Amino acid sequence: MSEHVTTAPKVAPRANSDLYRAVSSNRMSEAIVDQIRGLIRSEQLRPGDRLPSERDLGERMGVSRVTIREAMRVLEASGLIEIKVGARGGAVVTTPSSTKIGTGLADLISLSPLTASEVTEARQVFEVGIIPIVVERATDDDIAELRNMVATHQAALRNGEYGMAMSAAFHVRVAACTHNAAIEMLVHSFHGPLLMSLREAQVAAPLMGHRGTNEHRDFVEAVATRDVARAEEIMRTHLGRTARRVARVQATREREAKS
Amino acid sequence: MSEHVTTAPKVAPRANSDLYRAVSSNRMSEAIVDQIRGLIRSEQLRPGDRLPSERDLGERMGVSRVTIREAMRVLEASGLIEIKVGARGGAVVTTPSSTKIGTGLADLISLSPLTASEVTEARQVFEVGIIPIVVERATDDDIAELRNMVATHQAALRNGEYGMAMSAAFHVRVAACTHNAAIEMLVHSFHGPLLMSLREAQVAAPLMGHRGTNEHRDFVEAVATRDVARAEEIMRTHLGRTARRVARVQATREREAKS
DNA sequence: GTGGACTAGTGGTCTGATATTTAGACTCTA
DNA sequence: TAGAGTCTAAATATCAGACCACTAGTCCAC
Repeated sequence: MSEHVTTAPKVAPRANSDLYRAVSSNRMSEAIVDQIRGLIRSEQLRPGDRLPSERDLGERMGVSRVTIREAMRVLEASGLIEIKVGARGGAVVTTPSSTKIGTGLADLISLSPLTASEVTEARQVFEVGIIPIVVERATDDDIAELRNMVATHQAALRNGEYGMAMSAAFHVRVAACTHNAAIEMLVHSFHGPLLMSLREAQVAAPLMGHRGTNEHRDFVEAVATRDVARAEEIMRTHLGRTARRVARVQATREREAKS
Repeated sequence: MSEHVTTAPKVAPRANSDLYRAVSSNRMSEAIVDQIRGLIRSEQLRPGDRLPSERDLGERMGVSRVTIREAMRVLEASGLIEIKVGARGGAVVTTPSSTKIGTGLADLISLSPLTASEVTEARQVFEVGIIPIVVERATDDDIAELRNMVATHQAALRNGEYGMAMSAAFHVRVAACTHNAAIEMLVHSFHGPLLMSLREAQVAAPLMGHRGTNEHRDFVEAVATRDVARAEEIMRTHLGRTARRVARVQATREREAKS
């Protein structure tokens, strides 16, 4: 709570205090991680570049191989490099992709103490908020693909193959209509942990399939006619139902957990 | 692009294909990471619990200490454990905090191939979108603290101490008024990479300080009077100006890069 | 009481070795 | 000559055992 800038107005400006993350940690390996991360961030190392071998790095930096290895583990865990074994193997700087970042983000979220309701609400805000942009920027190709998607999903629904994943794919595709990678990535990552928390909910509400896909269809048509208000309205009720379902499942779980 | 479900409608549903992340990597250390991560996820290890010492773990799992250490590095890097040295030190499962996750998330974003404009637009959508929730749920305490914050910032401005960090703190505090950890976390993480890309922009437009803090003040009053429309309007223009500034800086940079 | 030395436990690092994997060169045969 | 098989070198993965630095307690002398 006492983390806000305002709580200590008179002292020297602590303003950007959280820019400097705990530097302590006089760990060699950490210093190496920072150094290499800096090289990547400043683009002196570019995606696809190979790092020297562990032995080589160790010699150059004056540390043992073990230390280098620990640094490599950290860099690998944060998705900055990939490591292959064998001849011509070694660490290469990864080509960052939004989907990769999205999954990393989803990992973080799924391990977080957030409740499903909270994530759902955030998702609602965001997915409804982007609709003006979606309507404005959706190309004919975008709309064609969305229509195609809806048709496929409705067919799948009749075969009993419609699932949360398809619904998620639809929402991500809608986000892609903004042609903004950041937005697409965020929506994408929302649907990772949500899938997990909704898997059971689907069983409890199988009707959602029909209503859901119909709403998807109506939504696409609203976008096609550039009707922002209608598109927003549809999406709002669509997501609202999801939110209620999540809340219900969550409540049930908590009741069970208590007993 | 060919990653959407619809592109391969007839084959067996690859739908949830990205739920199973590349399992390969027959690395001992990776197996250990998975095991411990599983223990944490299934709550057999709870925040605050201490893991056995490295030597101990090594014995129990039949691997050497180096291997354990690499696993620890990975777990530490993904924010699951914290490691202290010295007597009674060791690895403890971290109490996950949204701010910690937020910074991790910000790290991810800042290393991503997203442009500042994209992130800014996403931020705009989100921060404007939450306003109805903010207005609805802001408590008297919330509003009092926001007012206090604005006063402090205006004082700082007069002393020439007002910076991006303070502005960021304000926006995060506004998000906190939703009393939704997911939303607060997202906004918080938005302001990490944005700070970096805006540092220069501030120099170019020093006037922003006065207008910015005045808008902050007006915004708080709009929330206090539960005037959603006005609050949205203020925030929209406030963020719109930021967006334009980011775009301008970005354009300048690209022009420089070309020469 | 209180400050300071002592101690045991823990992570951090080093050394030097073996095992395993893999790309590429090389060889042998049909 | 083409293709299959083999060999080799380079790289990571892992091990075992050692030593250092740090830290929370404990205990003792003043």
